[in-house]
Parts: sequence; C-alpha cells; structure tokens
Amino acid sequence: MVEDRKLAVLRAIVEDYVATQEPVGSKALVERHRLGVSPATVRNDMASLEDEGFITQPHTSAGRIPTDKGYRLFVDRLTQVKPLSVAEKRAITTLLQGAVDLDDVVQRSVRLLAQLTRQVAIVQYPTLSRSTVRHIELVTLASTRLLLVLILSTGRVEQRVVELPEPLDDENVARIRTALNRATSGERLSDAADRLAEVPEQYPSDERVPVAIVVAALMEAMSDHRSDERVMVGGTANLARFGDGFDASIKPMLEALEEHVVLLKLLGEASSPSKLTVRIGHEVPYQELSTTSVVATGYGPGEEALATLGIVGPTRMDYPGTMATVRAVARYVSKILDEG
Amino acid sequence: MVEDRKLAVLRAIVEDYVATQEPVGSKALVERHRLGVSPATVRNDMASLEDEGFITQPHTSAGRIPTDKGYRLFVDRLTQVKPLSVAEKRAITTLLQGAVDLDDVVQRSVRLLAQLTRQVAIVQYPTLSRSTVRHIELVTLASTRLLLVLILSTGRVEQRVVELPEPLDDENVARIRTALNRATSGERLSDAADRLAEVPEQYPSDERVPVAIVVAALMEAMSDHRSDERVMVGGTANLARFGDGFDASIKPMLEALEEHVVLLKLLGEASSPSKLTVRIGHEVPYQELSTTSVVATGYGPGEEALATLGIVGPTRMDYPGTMATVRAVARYVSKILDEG
DNA sequence: ATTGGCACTCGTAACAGGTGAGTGCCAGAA
DNA sequence: TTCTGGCACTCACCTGTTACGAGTGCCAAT
Repeated sequence: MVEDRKLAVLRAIVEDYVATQEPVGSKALVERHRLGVSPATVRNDMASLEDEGFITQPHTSAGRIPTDKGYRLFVDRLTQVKPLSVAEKRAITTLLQGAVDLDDVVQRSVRLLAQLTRQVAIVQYPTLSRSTVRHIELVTLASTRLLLVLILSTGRVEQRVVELPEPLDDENVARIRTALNRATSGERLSDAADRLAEVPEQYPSDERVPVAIVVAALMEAMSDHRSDERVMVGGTANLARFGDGFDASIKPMLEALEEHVVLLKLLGEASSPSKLTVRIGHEVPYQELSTTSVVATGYGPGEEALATLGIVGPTRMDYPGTMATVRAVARYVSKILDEG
Repeated sequence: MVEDRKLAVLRAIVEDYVATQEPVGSKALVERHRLGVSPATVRNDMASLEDEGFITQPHTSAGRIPTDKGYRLFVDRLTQVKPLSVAEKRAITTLLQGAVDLDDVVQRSVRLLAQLTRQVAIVQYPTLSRSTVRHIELVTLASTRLLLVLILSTGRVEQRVVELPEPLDDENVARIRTALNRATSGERLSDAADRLAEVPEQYPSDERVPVAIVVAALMEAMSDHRSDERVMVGGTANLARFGDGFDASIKPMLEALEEHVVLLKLLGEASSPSKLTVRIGHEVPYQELSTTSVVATGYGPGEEALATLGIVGPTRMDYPGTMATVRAVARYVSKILDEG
C-alpha cells in the first residue's frame, strides 16, 4: 500500500523531471499528479526513496532528481507499453517502404529513429559472418586483371581486384567461376571459406596458381571484419538539445560517435528483436558516457538477430516512448529484410 | 611604408587571436611581435584598420578581433605557403598508402584531414557523372530474377535487381551482356545512357521486353543522383573545441552535417586540385553558419577535379596551416586515384 | 610620423543582502 | 499506524554595489 504510493511518487518524479529537466519538489508533484495526499506525506516518501538510493537532491533545498538506480526501477517496473501514435506508425511504414537496397534501408532506419526519438540513432549493418553467399562473379578487366564480386544474402556486395601472373582466357574464367559458385553458393560465410580452401586442390598443379590467388582474395574478403564493424549514425543534431550538461557529456559523445568500435560496444550483443536492452548511466560500458543511456535491440530476417540498432541519449529521456519506437522500428526493418 | 606596418599589425592580430581566442590589445601586440614601434603607434594603426573594417572590438575597452573582411585580406595577401612538417607528410603517405578500395580511400582521407587540421573534415565521393563505365555484369539469381552490376572507372559499384516477366536462358543473358558492354564500355556515364537507349531497338519486338527492362534499370542507376551526393564526414569531435560561441554555431553546424546536400553546397564547385577555395564567415552560403569558414579544393586523377574535399571550422582558424594540409591531402589522394 | 601621458570607458570579479523554493521534523488528527 | 499542518532552517540564485584594470582615444611634445 505505502510501497505502492512510493513507487507512484518515483514514477511521477521521473516523468516530471524528464519533461521539465528541473528538480521536482513535493508541492509541484501533488499539484501536477493526482496523488491524493498532502505534500508532507510525499516528502516522507521522498526521504525514504532517497535513503534507498532511487532519487537524490543536487543540493539541499532543491527538488529531487532520479538516480540511475531510480531510472532502472522505473523502466523495470513502472513502464507500461506505450502504443505508438498513428502518425508514428505511418511514418515508419511509409519511410521504410521506399527503400531500394540495403544501404538505403539502413539509412532510412537511422533517419527514422533519429526523428521519432529525437535522439542520436545508431544502426549496425547486418553482420557478415551470419549471412550466406548468394553469388560470386569474376570479371576480366584486363588480360591479367580480374575483378571479384562477392554477393551476399543480405544484399551486401564486396569487391576485390586481383593481379594474375599470366593471362587467363575467358573459358577458364568461366570454369573457375562455376567451380567457386558450386562450392559456396548458399553456404554461411564461415563454412564458405572452408569450402573455398578446398577448391584449388581440384586443379592440376600447373593450373593452380591463378585459382589460388582468386581464392585467397575471396577468403580475405569474407573474413574482412572491417565490414562487420560498419554502423551508420544519424540525428547528431539532437545532441544540441542536451543543453545544460554540455561539456561533461557532449564531448565524449561526439568522440564516441567517431569511433564505430565504441558504438558497437554500446549497442551490445544483438538480442532478439522482441527483447530490448536498456543501459542506464553507469551501466554503459564507458565511464565518460555515464550521463547517457542506450536503448537497443537486435533485428534481422526471421527473428534471428543479424545486427543491432538503437539510440543513445541523456539518462534523462522518455524511456517508455523511446523503447516503443525502437522496438517498432526494429520489427519493421526485420520485416522488410525478410521480404527483400 | 605605413601601409606595410598596418598590414603587419593586422597579421599579428589575426595570428594572436587565432592562437589565444581572446581580443588582442596594443600592448600585448608589441610585446609578442617585434614591430619596433610603441603601443601608441599600434593604437593609431588599429584605429585606422577599424575604420576600414578589418578589425573590430567586441566592446569598448577591449582588444580587437579580426572581422571577416580582415581574415579575407589575411588569406589573400598575408599568407605565405607554410610547408608541412615531416611528420605530417609521413602521416599522409603512410595512412593513404594502405587503402584497399574507393570507400577506404575516402574514409582514410577524412580521418587524415580531421586529425591534421583538428577541424571537421568533409570528403565528397568521386562524382558519377564524370566517370566512365568499366563493365556491366548480369547475374541470374533465379529464373526470372536478374542482378545487374554496374562497375565504374572510379571503382564504384552500383547494383540493381530486376524481375522479368518470363525466364531468360543463360545464352540470352550472355548475349545481352555482350551487347550492353559493347555499347557502353569506356563511355562517360552521360553518353553511356544515350547508347543504352539504342540497344533495345536492335532486337526484334518479341525479344525486346527483357532487354528494355534491364536497360531501364541501368539507366536509372546511372542517373541516380543519390550517389552523386554522397559525402563522408569526420572529426565531429573537434566541434567540442569550438568552446565559447557554442549555441550560436555548433547547433547549425550539427544540423548541416546531417544534410549532405548542404555539405555539398558548402564544399562548392570542384576546383582544380592546385586551387584552394576559402570561404570566410558570411561568404559561406548559409546564414546560420556565418561564424564558420570553409577550406576546400577539388581532387581526382590527372588534374581533373572529380570531387571536392575540405574542412569546416570556426572563422577563427589557422588558415595557413589548414590550407597547406588540405592542399597536400588533395594532391596525395589524387595521386592514389591516378595509380589505382 | 612617432611617442609618452592621461583621462575615460566598461566588462568582470568580488562581495553583501534579500528572497523563496524546498526540506526535515514534530506534534496532533484520523 | 498513517497522514497532515505548521514551523524553523538551509542554501541556490538574483540583484545591486563597488573596485579593479585592461584597453582605448586624444593631445601635446619630440
């Protein structure tokens, strides 16, 4: 009973603080929310909440603000699912509908997330390692120059140019292409690399050299983790709204946004699209970002999480709304990938 | 004689202000620079410079700061070429040396520019319209599904998937591929589109449909200006160093960085790699960015400017150093593209 | 043409007093 | 027990005043 009201008070504090960004006092609280008790009672509850570490006061004789622990309790127990508005839903469908290729999907998702949440959005490109080989193409550029094109199930295209020690006629190129595709088509990248390694052995030793060169380049392209780490960032202009805690939080944020490795770590392991990860303040794996929170989730075709997407913002953010949006976008992107 | 000293004073003011970011007074000036005259004399010169609009004082009884007009005169007449340090030269060569593909070249250039100038760096991808067709590849994905790969001389690869009304056997695909390549190989994109339009006419009307579909998709890919507008941005963390004039300048800056169209306009027309464009303050085509300057130049293989690259920073910046760096990077990138 | 001197301006730092939002605690009511 | 009204207390913040000093403009002398 009393515990219930204390939680209601905490919720009210979080909501008010998020809305106004100002410490909230007992009087303002009973005015804005129908708590049905007097300010004095609220004060007692607040003192208790402070003892337990859920709220704190920036200085004596100021209102209270939630601590990280307070936000944590809020998202864990006080957040009921907030349905998206019709306008938001429409924005999501119409904007993602028009995407033409993978790059475009990622880019539109970033924009969408940034606009709807008014935070900095991050979308990781679908990971290479879990995708499969759709096709390998060899193109003769010059007599001793070959362009390799590796097309993956996610729509990603990797390309490499190799120099051969001696010319290779079109017929041979075609034969090698067929062999490569037979060996790898439909395989997961990790398996494909193994199969690829076996291909040169099928050739007599005097023909083996060019095949080995091509295979080596392809394997290199497959294991190239540079692409694994690709992310797209958007909505950085929203950083300007951080306003007050500027120096303390915007600089490390800008630095983090430059380092894609850092962003990937922020997003964390790809979780199932139905499960959201929320990291609050000090729970974020970087000390300099201890005034920011991350809301992220996995996405990908068919419930399998190929990559992660989410937003980063000040700990003081609208968690229910943000969480609903992130989840909705992830679901919809997954659906698009499923169809494409 | 007197005019010469006045210019020396202006130069000293610019240099000091850029270094300290604080209004510079007559006394400090004679101390730090060997002007060989008394503060009073400098004061007279300063009054004169102020009359002519080259410097201004933020308030009575403060030192002077350069106006946009002052900076303009400075870069036009007072800047002698500042040679790069050995370390900088080495940084440029070593960092760009290792690039593997076009994306990588662009990315490394951005990093390099951002690190060396400590400003926000922008690099435009080589423009489609001036590049030529290297190869067109058709790949059968399913009986009625065709993947088109368009490979350009710059190393860029565009891809499209088309659905055909009815299956097309491999032999026909090969014939179409040959026809397409014969028509377009080596042509500039704009010309290639025209040639492409003629291809379907060579086929009897009952075979024309699939060809027309493929051609239409290719032409769409060629004229797709989305790719024309691609730029890469780096060094946003340097915005944090803007420090004081925060609200006024960092917010529009962040907004501009989100809008690639705006960035392209900022970079301006691609000029020859040997010619630098410097836009100062109000000379920049956006009013909100009137406290920032742009240093940009064109780059591309063989003196022909395919695209533009440069930096954006506060009007108060080290012009000689920045200009030298931008020019050096542009030259080196051009060289790399020439070889690749 | 240059310089030293001098009065003047004005932004900024430092200090003081007043105000009020907000608190904690306590004694009495429900 | 639980809640409430009352009351003294704290302390950030605003305002006004003062003192300081960097920097200027002007002028008479060199």
